[in-house]
Amino acid sequence: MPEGHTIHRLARDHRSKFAGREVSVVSPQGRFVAADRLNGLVLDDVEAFGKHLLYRFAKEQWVHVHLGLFGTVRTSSAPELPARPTVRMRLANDAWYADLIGPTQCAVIDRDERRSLIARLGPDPLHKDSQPEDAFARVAVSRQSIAQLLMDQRVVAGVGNVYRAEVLFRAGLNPSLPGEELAPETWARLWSDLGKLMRAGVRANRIVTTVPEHRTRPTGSARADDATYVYGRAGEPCRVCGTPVNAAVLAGRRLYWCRRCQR
DNA sequence: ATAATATGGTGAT
DNA sequence: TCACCCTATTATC
Repeated sequence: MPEGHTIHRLARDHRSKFAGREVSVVSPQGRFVAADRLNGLVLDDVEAFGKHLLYRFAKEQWVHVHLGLFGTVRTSSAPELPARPTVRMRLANDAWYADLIGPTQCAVIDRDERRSLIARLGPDPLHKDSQPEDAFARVAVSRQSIAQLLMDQRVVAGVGNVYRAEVLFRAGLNPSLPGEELAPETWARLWSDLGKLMRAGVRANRIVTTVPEHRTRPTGSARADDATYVYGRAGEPCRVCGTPVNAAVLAGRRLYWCRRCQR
């Protein structure tokens, strides 16, 4: 389930398990035709940019992977078990194998394609050297809502529907606030909170945005998942003020917020 | 068995 | 704003 933290975590894991040695590359599903010409090459490195994952092979060839909404990667230790028929790409060495299932994108790209891919993305809160001002430059001149801007990968790379809802809740911001009305300090706070939340997401390999004092639910509660404030909680009482959580579809995605905490 | 849903994105209208 | 692509899981009949 992929927002940027998933991809960065995957890059880190696969770098340590696969990079620097030969790797076998196959496509049980058959749809990743280029598997044949990569099979047996050394995998040099694995990188993440926003929600994009890049496996670098010899001769400046990269496998560009985007998981989309449904894509998953399953990494397991050897010995290999038979792949299910939907496995687009399997990477394997003596110790590990990884199955890529259901990605929207899995294709070999060259240096120029890699460069333009990265160029079209906004700064990524998970990259040390990224520039939040580049994102704010776009936000500050936009009449679109902050909720839409946060999901726009040209503005910020790696934020998805969960982090968007949660970071806006934590900031007490109304999702419909136009970007042009956002103060620079407010953006700075959003950016730093995103970095903090997403780094925690990489560490835990899941999204947790709540602080401990908001995690306890009444005993006997139907749901034990305390990891979010508003995401996926339409109609439930806000964990801070008790007001029922709102939900509405915005640009094709469901947005959740508390109308009292986020004025 | 079938439907509904999901943490994403593109391209046409 | 919609149609569409990708797949697994859970809920409902």
